Amino acid sequence: MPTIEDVARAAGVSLSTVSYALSGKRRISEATRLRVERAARELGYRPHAGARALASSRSDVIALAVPFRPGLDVQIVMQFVAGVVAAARTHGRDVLLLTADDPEEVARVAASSTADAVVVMDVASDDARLPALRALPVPSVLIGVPDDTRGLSCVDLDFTAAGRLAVSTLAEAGHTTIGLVSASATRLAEGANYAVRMRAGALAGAAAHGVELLQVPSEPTFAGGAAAVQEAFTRGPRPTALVVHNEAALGGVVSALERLGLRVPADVSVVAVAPSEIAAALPIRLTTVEVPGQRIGRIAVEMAMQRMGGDDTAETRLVAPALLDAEVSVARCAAQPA
Amino acid sequence: MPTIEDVARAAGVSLSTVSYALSGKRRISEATRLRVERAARELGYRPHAGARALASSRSDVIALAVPFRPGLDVQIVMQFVAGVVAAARTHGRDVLLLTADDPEEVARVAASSTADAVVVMDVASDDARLPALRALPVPSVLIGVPDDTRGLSCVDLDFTAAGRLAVSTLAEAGHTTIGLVSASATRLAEGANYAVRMRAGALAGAAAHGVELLQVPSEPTFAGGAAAVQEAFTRGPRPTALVVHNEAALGGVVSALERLGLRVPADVSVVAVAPSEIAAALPIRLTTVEVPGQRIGRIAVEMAMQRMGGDDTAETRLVAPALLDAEVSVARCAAQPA
DNA sequence: CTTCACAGTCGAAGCGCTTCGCCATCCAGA
DNA sequence: TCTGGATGGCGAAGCGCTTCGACTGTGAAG
Repeated sequence: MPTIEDVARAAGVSLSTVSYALSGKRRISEATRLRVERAARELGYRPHAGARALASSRSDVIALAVPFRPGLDVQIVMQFVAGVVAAARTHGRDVLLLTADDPEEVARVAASSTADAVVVMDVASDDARLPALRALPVPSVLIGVPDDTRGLSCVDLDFTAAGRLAVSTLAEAGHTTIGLVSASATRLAEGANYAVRMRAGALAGAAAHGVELLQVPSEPTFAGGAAAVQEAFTRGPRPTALVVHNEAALGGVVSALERLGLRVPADVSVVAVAPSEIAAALPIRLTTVEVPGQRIGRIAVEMAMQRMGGDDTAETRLVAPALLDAEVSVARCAAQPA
Repeated sequence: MPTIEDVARAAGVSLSTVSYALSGKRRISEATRLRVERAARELGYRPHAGARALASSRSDVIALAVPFRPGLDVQIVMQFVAGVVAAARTHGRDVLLLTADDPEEVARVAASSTADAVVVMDVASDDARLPALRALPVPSVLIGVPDDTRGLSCVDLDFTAAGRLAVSTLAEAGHTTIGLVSASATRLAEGANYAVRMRAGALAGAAAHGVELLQVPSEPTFAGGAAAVQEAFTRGPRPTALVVHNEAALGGVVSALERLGLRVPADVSVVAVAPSEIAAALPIRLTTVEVPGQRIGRIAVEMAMQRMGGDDTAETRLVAPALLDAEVSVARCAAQPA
């Protein structure tokens, strides 16, 4: 492998000149710079990442901690990952993937200068990793908002607003009894804060519009979604609309509605809260409150870059929800009978 | 951050002794070693990754190239990724995630000593990245088997055997007309070699048993699977069994069968070729030829480790397929009418 | 009592890069 | 002609680690 010295020799300049010419950190005459660049190109020179990291104390690597827990929704996670990697590359950073659900791993890559920032996914309200993250010698950005955000940078969809938006959309179309197919009771209890916040927003929206909200937790599976529909339409007051915030159950919900002979939106209105890609893969098109995974991943990286740049004010950013395909699966039904 | 020098001072030994004590590369007396380890622990010492990489010319990082192409089956990919990351960690390696479908990226991390091995996923028969991979200054392992494997290490499920196994299982249960719900025609044409090999195996199995194989390509979506079922059961000879090698369409297939009033396995037998996790998430249990993503990912890392260890013989490993839940969704029907 | 092997430790030379301070030029202004 | 600020480039000092050769003391062998 050619080193910077080979380039210097080929270009007839000193080591430091090559470094400055390639990094642009000092003025180098046009002519010299071109000569250096040409030599580098012809030799196929690539700076040794380790040497550079050692000398500059920056690794240009961002660690991404994605705990591969059972029950994790892979589809969603990949959206975030894709956003993170893409954004990192536009900043010339590589992404190191950590999958162990162990703060020690994150501490290791941070303390060994393997990575100079950390993005942590799937953060729970009361996440066990929080103390470790606060103690990190490098900036971190959490995707998800824990209860106590002191000293931590966080970003997520504004799920509260998303819940409110979903319910409002339906309420304004005239629905008065709305079912919320949410995460499983277990997940809710575990403090999966997105689910909790979503529910709070939905409840607030229901209260504001004076409509009834039926909570129907669902397992994150096809069968779970089907069972949730079964439950929603056979027990207690019958909803005329559904908000589904459970990507893995979405397919089951749609399929079960069809099996019950319920047409969307004629017989029942449905609003999905999901990444648009997942909604698009369904057999029917649904009105969707988008969970913009890629965008959030991208923002997480931007926030990390900012903090690497010296701005050490922790900040929580909540991305405003947007409605896709509005009206596609939401029917007006002001006079709908119970 | 404490350096090796701090540890040496705290333990009252020289720099090199610390290095040897912690790495075990030379004999160090028990007493000294314990003293060093204690000092390191108490100081919270972590070797600087860059410095180590520079001095030892090993980064202890494995690059994983996963082209995030549209239409990629995220579920499957994650299986492989999980296997790669887990195996890498057991070898003390971290994983750098590359998602650009560009050999330049791989070349960059290899040439800059950012990674000292590369695992490349989703390799096509005639993959454009092949020349670049052959020219890499570090070992590479491909997941997937291109047409020309010269000089390349490859690993994958033995899809030919898998196809044969799926068809044989059904043929031996008495089926004589079998539908193969495969990847889309586009994918097949693109040279998605797993699909091609699978089909070849299935055809071979059909020929060997003297049964008829109906090919039904399907888009990798729920709707695609449903459409494929529709096509299989309304056009031409009616199959009594289905082999489904299209994970994303699997849900649609099952749902469509149900809608047509076809019971599994009473009316139609079904064998899925899919990761067990995906099969398990379906509303019904299916006989499954497992695509052991995690295992293959793990093997890829083992192969990379081996080549890093100096063994530079390229090798192609095909993992034998296994049948899960045999008989669950395959009915005997030797006397089934056409 | 020397000699020798060997276990255990140390010193120092890099690994390839960044970056700081400094030195030449060169030209404008006095 | 001299001064002084740009401008462009150079030299050298590290960054923190690994690793090679060499050194020391110890006990066994001669």
